Amino acid sequence: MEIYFELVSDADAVRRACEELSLSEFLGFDTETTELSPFRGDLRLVQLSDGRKTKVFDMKPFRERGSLAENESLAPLRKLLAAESPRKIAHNAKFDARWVKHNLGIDVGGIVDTMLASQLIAAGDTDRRHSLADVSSYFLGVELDKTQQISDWSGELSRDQLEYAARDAVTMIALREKMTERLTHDGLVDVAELEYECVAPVAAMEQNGFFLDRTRWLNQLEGVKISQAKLSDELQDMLSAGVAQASLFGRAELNLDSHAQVADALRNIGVPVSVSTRASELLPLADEYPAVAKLLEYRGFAKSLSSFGENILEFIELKTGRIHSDFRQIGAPSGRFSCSNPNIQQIPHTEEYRRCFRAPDGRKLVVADYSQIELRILAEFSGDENFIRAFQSGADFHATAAAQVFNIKPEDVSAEQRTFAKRLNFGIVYGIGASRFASMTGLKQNDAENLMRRYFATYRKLDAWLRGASQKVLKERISRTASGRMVRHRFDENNREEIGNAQRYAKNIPIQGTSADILKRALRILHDEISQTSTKLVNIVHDEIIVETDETSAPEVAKILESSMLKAAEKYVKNVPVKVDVKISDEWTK
DNA sequence: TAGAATCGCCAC
DNA sequence: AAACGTGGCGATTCTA
Repeated sequence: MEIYFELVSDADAVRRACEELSLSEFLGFDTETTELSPFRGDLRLVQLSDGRKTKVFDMKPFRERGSLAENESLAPLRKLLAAESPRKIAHNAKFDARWVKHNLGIDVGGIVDTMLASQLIAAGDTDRRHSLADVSSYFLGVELDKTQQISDWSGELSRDQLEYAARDAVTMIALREKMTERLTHDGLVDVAELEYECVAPVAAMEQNGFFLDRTRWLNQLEGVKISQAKLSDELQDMLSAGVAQASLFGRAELNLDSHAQVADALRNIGVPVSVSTRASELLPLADEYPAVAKLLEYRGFAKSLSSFGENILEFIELKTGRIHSDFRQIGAPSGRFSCSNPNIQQIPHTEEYRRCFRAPDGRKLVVADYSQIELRILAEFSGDENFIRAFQSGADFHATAAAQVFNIKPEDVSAEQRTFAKRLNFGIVYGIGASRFASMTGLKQNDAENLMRRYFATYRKLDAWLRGASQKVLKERISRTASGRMVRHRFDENNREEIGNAQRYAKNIPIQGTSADILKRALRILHDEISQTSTKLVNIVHDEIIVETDETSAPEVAKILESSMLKAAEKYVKNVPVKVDVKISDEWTK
């Protein structure tokens, strides 16, 4: 297929091209770059197409005259890209938005993202692929040749390369039309808009990065290494009695990281270990067997060294001195983000680690998180008056719940009763069963069952909602969040295990997913407040937002962050008070 | 021997 | 071990 396009490479052509395109409602949008990271290479091409007219803007001649962000000749392009209208349709728009932000200094406005749309339509089906080639094939029946994608975009460009670049932008127009039909049919228009609006904040966050203090991290690691070496030594001694080939030359070394070897050694010294050596299994044995306690202690340090060791320092970008993780906007079917390279959503909560992520000199972090947001969502969905009342009191939620469940005064709640209530409060969101609840609390199965009955008798509507969710899924085979996000459940109706799984997902997905909806809305509201300032979004962790700002504006930013998060929740949580805890800090600590 | 599978554990 | 949900990731062990 012949592709018609205009190559735009001087000031006059930029002005004319942007004028021609500016009245369209939608523009296909794509970029070609010499590397994958904006910190490594150059933005070479920017392609825009209204489906008939396609313009390929070559950045190279402009770059020769300095910064693209300040180049007057590119002002019309910057304006067109930044505007909310025309809307810019891109596949994985975060990628293009990052490059444009880094090179042209602007946030792309009015994003439509066909990759996110594809993920929403797939509704959690992990068999579906979401590359542009896959999506084009699935929705348009058009097979795209992507061989030019990894070609050299730095030098003289071939006709083939330019046509490839133009073609992807053209494709977006038909793709959006087709996918919008499907989004409409599936009731996904609102959630799609929510996702599209979230792209610019996420692109900005990745570009901003999070400052990690290398020296602090290394100092912290030194301590861990010493502890680990000591524990390793002691544990080897304790287990050596259980190693068959312990020799005359002292104890035999066993691999403490090998579950099989450790389980063997433990059995040989008389510890009744089952197949698994996981912590939850070993914990009850720790009191009786010192070697088990030692092993658990060792594991803690070993985990720290492997998962949170020096390797994370390799992710510090030399150009910025900061960590720029990859955030996947629809990382889970529930709509939650996932994070990788490195995953800074799983940094241990302890102060030693968290304090290494800090504000650079003269700056502050503002750390805000939703308090018990998932339980509040459950309260909203179920409309349970008692559960809602526990939030309205504003007091310690778990203690209040314990008072309700045990029918006693709040001041009479024992620590143990509070723990029971807390465990149940968290567990029910995941569809916990009595046996699991029993094992985690040490209660007998019978007592656990009775306590759960008592809990659900206290919160009858909550019980009804959960039962409703697990009934409904059998017929509908989907779950939805408050934004309309959909997750399809696949199960064989003759398979009890699969049915059980689906029923637990059905309880959890609407709650976890609505929490994700709220966070995404908050990101957009916040972005609109701060994008023109020096305040930077630096990390998010499911119900928490971390922002970096100038010391002098921190109190004001704290207010903006809190109000953005509250406003975001208002749309979906109307009958239950929502609480956001905000803290201004030098470090990522709460 | 490289990649897959498994186990285990960090976050929310 | 799991009838407690969502991820990413590292070390060991299995497998083609």
